[in-house]
Amino acid sequence: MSLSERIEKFNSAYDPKKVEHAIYTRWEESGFFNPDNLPERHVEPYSIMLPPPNVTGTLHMGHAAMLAIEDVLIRFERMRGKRTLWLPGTDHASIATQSKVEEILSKKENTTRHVLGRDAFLDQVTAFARESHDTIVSQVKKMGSSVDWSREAYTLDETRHHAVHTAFKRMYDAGLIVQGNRIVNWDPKGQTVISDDEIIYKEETTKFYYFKYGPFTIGTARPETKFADKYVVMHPDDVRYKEYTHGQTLEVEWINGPLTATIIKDGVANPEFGTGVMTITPWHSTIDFDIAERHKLEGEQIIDKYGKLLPVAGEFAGMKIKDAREKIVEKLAAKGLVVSVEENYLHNVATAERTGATIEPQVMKQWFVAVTKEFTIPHSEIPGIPSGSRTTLKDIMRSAVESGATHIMPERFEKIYFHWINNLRDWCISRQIWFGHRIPVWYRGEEIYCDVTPPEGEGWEQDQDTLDTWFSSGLWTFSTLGWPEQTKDLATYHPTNVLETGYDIIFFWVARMILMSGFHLGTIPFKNVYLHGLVRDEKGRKMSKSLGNIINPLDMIEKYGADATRISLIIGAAPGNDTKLSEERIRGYKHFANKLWNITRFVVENRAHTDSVVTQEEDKKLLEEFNTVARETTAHIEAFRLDLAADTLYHFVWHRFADVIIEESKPILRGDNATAQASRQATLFALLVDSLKLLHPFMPFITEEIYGSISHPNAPLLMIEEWPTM
RNA sequence: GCGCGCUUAGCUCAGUGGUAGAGCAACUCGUUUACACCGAGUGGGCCGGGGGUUCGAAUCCCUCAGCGCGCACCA
Repeated sequence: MSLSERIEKFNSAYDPKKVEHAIYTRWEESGFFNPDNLPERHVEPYSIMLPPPNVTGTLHMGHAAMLAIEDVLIRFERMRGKRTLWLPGTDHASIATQSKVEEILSKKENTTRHVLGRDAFLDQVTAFARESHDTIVSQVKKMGSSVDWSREAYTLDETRHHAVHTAFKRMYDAGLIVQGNRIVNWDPKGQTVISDDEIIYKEETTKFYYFKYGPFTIGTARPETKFADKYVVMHPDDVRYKEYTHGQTLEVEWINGPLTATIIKDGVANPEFGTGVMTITPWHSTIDFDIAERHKLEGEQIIDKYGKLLPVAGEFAGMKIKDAREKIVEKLAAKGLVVSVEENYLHNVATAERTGATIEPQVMKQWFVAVTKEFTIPHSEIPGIPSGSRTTLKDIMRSAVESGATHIMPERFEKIYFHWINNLRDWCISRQIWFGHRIPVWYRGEEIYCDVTPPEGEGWEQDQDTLDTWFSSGLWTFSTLGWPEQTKDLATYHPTNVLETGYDIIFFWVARMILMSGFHLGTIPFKNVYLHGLVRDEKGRKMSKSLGNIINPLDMIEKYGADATRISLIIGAAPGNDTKLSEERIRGYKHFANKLWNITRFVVENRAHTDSVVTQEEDKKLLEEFNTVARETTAHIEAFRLDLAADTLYHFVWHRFADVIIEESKPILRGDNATAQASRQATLFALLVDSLKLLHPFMPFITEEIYGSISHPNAPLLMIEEWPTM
């Protein structure tokens, strides 16, 4: 490009729309997103697995932040000479995607999955997922993400399917995946079981009833579960009830007539609460179930899968529990069994994260990952877990972080992580959902067969359930690299360097990956966990459709460019802190992009001699000052303080380079000292070029575009230029 | 109930023992050639309250208050 052409090019304001698409195409065509194609200087492997977005629709600002942060890390390390792999993919997100399609079917075609049948329904979901996938891919590209598309993965594709079945089989053989009749969280709306982590507790004010139960007064918020309560529980040391002995029976008059009650003494009964006496409903309460297990008591199902009362409820059978409650109380009142009613009882109600329905605990036969069961780990590189030792999945999860092998940032989340592990119960992994990995277990009469492939012979029927979507996500760091095959990629890129994701899925995902990688590979899945905060609106509220405060990343890219959108999500976003984003902020960073553009115009216009060198002391000082900025920036990125790194650069480029250095250069450039003039020209050019390099990870499009216009014709892409290190 | 954070300029936030900072906003001034998507400047803070340690505290300790989050949950 000639001088006049260059000046012409920079004569109008920067327009991201004119350049971004072409730049991304050049990057893709260069092949450098794929580490196999990087030049020889790129030796040491560095890998990040993209947290796969759900194929449920489109990307939001949270995704944009994730893509921006990870791309900064990857581009930084690539320029520093690492052999960088950033592997993209998508997640089938079983429940989320299935309910989305069910919603569409219900609204648009007024039909349900049951009408369609399993196969036809799955065809619809698959079509929806494919479309959603294509949208996501185009959005990821618009953000400028330098992911290796040649290695793209999907949690439900063939390779991952094989990985999931293999993982299940190996854990089943080790006795860590077990089937059992246990109390689980039943979502009556979603018609599936969910795990403890998929529950959200919501505060609710309700009535609390005291009923006469034989000689006792018992309290409950849920009269509709009480029909078959035949055990009365009290604390062994409660002096008020010392005349009653454990195992003693007595006749009591109850809702539907007399029944024989048995006294149970158990420490969980809190003498301070109510009267200190309770009856238990083992089938529909976790606590009660535990008591029943301890004392080997019987339980009976009272409520069915649809939230309706069963025949045990007598005249109330078939009623919805909500409708039945008051009527049951009326009947008890008529029998003189109501002692009192407390009107404003505040308690927490378990609801399903996805459907919002109130969880109904039920005893059901489901599959579980046993987290506290001991097994012998054949091979382990995790500090604190020797190869061949007896250990548990819980211990693996704890040791990986406790030992520092995996470091969670910000560190306060390590405490939250340990707290969660300490309270962790077995992970329920079966779902009564159609979309997902079908459980690789087959039944024939009393026989059970578990393997990667179906059994030979007649009469086998596969388990109807699918796996919790986090089961396949848990394998992500290594299923993406071709596991269970011992691939070259697996040997090269695992454990990964950084797992970057939102703090809201630390338990769902981060912990499960540590579990899976620990068991199947005997390694940690990643060395660093970088948790970013939630992107909120300018008032700090969550972005949601109902509030109408959603800022769509694509709109912002359209209006202000991808670079401005990216850097607005990075500056001011310290690890783990929520970010407040406003359109005004993004506009501000578009101004910054334009500033950079205009700096270039000035430097190019004033660069008569491209071969001049820096000779003046004053200029050398300026370059030294820049070195300090480069060192600071590098240190900040290494410490995962991308916000401070970007802020440092913003400040230097605008308020030092543009406002001071360029202003002070004007007299020199217009003066008659040719030596000083040439030296200053070279200095400004060097400052510009190196600023572009430092800014590239944050604002890849504009920096690449400028670099391509001002560097010599044979210069490589800026994306693989060397990071300025001093 | 157990645990974890946060509270610094109007707003968003840096700052972890040594004279209070940035961006945005506000106000004033300025358009002879990098840029009005601009520049020069100005104002603005008992660093949540109280106590302690220290020569010295926004920073360390204790305590209180408000806000937020995680886990558990009482029948």
